[in-house]
Amino acid sequence: MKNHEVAELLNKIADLLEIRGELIFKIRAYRKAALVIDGLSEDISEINKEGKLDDIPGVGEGLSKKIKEFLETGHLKYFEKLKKETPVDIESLGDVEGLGPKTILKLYRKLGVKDLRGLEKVAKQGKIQKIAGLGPTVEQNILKGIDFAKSSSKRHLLGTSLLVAESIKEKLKRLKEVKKVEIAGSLRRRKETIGDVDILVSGKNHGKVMDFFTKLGGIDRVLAKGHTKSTIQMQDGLQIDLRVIDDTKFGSGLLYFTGSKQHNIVLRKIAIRKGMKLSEYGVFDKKTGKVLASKTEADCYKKLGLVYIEPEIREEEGEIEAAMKGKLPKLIGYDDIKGDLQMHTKWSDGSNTIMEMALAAKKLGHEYICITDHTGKLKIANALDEKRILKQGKEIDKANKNLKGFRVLHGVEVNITADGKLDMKDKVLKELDLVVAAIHSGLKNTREKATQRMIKATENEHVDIIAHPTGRLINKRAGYELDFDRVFEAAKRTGTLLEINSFPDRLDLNDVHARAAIKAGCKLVISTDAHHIDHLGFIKFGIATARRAWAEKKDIANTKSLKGFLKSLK
DNA sequence: GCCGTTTTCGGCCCGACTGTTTTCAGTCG
Repeated sequence: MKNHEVAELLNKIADLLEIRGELIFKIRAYRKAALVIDGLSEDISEINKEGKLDDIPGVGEGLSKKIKEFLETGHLKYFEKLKKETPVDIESLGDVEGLGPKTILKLYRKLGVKDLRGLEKVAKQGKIQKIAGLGPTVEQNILKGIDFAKSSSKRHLLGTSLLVAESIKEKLKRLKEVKKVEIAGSLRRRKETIGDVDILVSGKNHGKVMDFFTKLGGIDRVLAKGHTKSTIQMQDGLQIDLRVIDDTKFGSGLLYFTGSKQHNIVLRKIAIRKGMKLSEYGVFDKKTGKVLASKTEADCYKKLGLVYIEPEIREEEGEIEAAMKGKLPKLIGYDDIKGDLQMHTKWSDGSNTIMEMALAAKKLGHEYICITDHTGKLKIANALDEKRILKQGKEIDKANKNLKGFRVLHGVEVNITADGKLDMKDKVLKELDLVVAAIHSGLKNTREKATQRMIKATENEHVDIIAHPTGRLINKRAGYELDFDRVFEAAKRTGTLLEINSFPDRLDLNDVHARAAIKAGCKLVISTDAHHIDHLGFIKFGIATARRAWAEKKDIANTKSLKGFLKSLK
């Protein structure tokens, strides 16, 4: 699937156009198309073959020509030309938070900054603060931004790498030489970012499997190719390891390669204590060397005196102790969510209609959804004012009349202002089924200020849910700091639900914070923040995060049926 | 560069916040 690659190409073009001072609407057209394409479930190469590129919303004559050229030749002359004319590594520089095209251009013209290294050099030399319009604070922020960009650049998002891994898994499954295939490693544990992908295979004729693997589409280069292990690097930099193991040892192999390392170390210690030995080849009797278990993971755990532990919580964070005592949580299942509670439609910055979202959600097995378009001051997102909210309500009523066994709730995503108030009148909020509140401005607030804004928002009687509570964007932005103890206390006291946002670059709350919130007695919801029908499937990443947070069904409000859910609101 | 039940050209185009300034430019959503 080249969707992500195409989306990245369009975004890069947008970056280059921006630095050249092109018309903002043209730039936005590129970005909008990129967003839609990234979220498509259908393979864009297939769409191209059918000649239907301009059926994609946001893709017209110009873009479909460019995408076609890129898909069929592997490159795009227009992009090459832009790059040549703009000798700045805008990709890496743009990753620095707070650094936009104007500043990048200024730094290039005045100081010759072309890339991150150059930027760091002039920042450390104190040259940036001497440029008119910039100052010492900007320089400091740039240095901080560089540190962050550096530390987070090498890990890949769960959402994107899981799609790639699953598609490879499906292809391997179809080989007659392959008996079992599983994704292992941190990806199987559903960590929010992963270093590389591990795939485990059992079967015969290893050579043939490896041949197939090292000739997959989208490979940049083959780093290693052997009888039991091969490594490839994909064009987007993602590294994938394939290991072939004996079918009788698949369980112990999977256990070993799933990790985490810490989890495995503790398991091995337990084995030793019990006169056994654990390796990727099985659980053995230390004295006789006899294999005691190896076929399945559950067998191995059982021999060690433990019940099966779900991969998402194998982090040596108390799960082994809990397994010994039989006190493991019954994690929320991937089919347990009954309704998605944050999504956008054409009314604000989404790509689909209310009805389209409803039907897509119904198809996914949901029983209800809540439409939460932007309100108030976020005009760029075509935010709704009072009048349009009322008008939208009528369209939702109409949709509900036509939907059987499914309910569309009417909500909004309001902004929490600098003083913790909301940018929509209480009398409007009162009439809605659900109010989702979020911070979209003042991301550099101090910990105290951000905490106070958050607490005040939970205290508003109309606010049901706080969305993406920390505002972080994985690999891009750290988010504002919060005093979580106080925020969780306020959420619990006021009965405000906290969101786990399922968008692959958000996953906010993250696993650690979500677990702390549950411990503090808060109730959570899992929502997608979908801006397109294809984004509704992101819910699995939010559920994965909840599972990593040891969440049970009862901790997540939208596992309830509609009636129960509405009753649980304040 | 996209889009269209008023349209095939002209609209899309906000506002908070920050850090720089002393009235504003750049960034972000």
